[in-house]
Amino acid sequence: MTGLTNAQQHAWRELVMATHLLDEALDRQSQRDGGMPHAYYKLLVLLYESPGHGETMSGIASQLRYSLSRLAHAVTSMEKSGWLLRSRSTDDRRVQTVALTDAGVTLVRRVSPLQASEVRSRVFSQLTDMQVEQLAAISSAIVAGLDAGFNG
Amino acid sequence: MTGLTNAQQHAWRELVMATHLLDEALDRQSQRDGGMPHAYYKLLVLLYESPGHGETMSGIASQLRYSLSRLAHAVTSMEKSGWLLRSRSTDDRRVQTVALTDAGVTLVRRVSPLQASEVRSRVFSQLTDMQVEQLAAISSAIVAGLDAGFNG
DNA sequence: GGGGAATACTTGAACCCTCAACTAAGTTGT
DNA sequence: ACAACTTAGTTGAGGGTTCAAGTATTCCCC
Repeated sequence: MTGLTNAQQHAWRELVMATHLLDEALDRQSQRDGGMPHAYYKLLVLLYESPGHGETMSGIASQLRYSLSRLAHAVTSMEKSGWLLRSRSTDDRRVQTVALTDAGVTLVRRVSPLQASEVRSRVFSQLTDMQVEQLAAISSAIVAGLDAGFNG
Repeated sequence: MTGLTNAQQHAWRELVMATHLLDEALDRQSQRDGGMPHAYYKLLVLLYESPGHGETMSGIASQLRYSLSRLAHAVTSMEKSGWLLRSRSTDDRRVQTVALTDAGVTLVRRVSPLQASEVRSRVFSQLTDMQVEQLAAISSAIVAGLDAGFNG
């Protein structure tokens, strides 16, 4: 039995459209406010929030669910832009540690309130407090269903 | 006041991760089962469901919320692959009508049960019936908040 | 009915992501 | 201690999306 119920089909179409529009909106805003795609901005935020503003490539990849390849390209590009720096670990010389530069820290501090404000006005203003709770639970469940094979 | 409440911040992070994983899963599955990105597959489904299996470029773009540029590239690529055909309208010669080929119809009929089955097992199996209703309502609200400026 | 604006789409370049293949460094077994 | 394997990350090619600019056709209206 492969079909979806009517209710599921309806929810699915709304979800796919919401996902599509959300992705677009996130990229457009990150591009406008930070000059980069949202995937890059998320990396900056992760580094910003990490103790010492530094993480290894693999650590970043597993937390953000990015492929190492994607991450390597991203880091190369952002290093050229001056937002972060690679440095090779001394005790395991395969490992790269990535850390924000001062410019990167400044960028996150400038952009994050803009992001938050837009998220508030475009997303959360549409939802009741109860729906926010529901959204968190549903999103977690979806992540759980799609994230099999990860344990980071 | 630009900040988010703790509950909103939590919901937001879960939502962004769910969106990311969902996008990836959709693309991977469409690539595996149909040899194309999910955005292309959605276009085939739209055509499949349209009366006469045909739509204009602008009609497609507004229903799927794709830019005309993106759509033109997609249609060019899929026309080369043989899934659909362009044909210029005779009464307004700016307008292109896009229609599925027989191969395109066959492809949709082959792939869509695979998609449905995976959606069921990876997404809806994680959700209660009540959460499915909630998800539909929340997704609609998010679409409404992000979709300002469209009325297709 | 002719010139300007609007509509419908196309194109090319730049950039991002994926996939597959690769390098380099550490680990394991014997 | 050496080969085989695993881990960590990089690289290049190919394809998709965006953005800006361009073409062709129709509409408007004086």
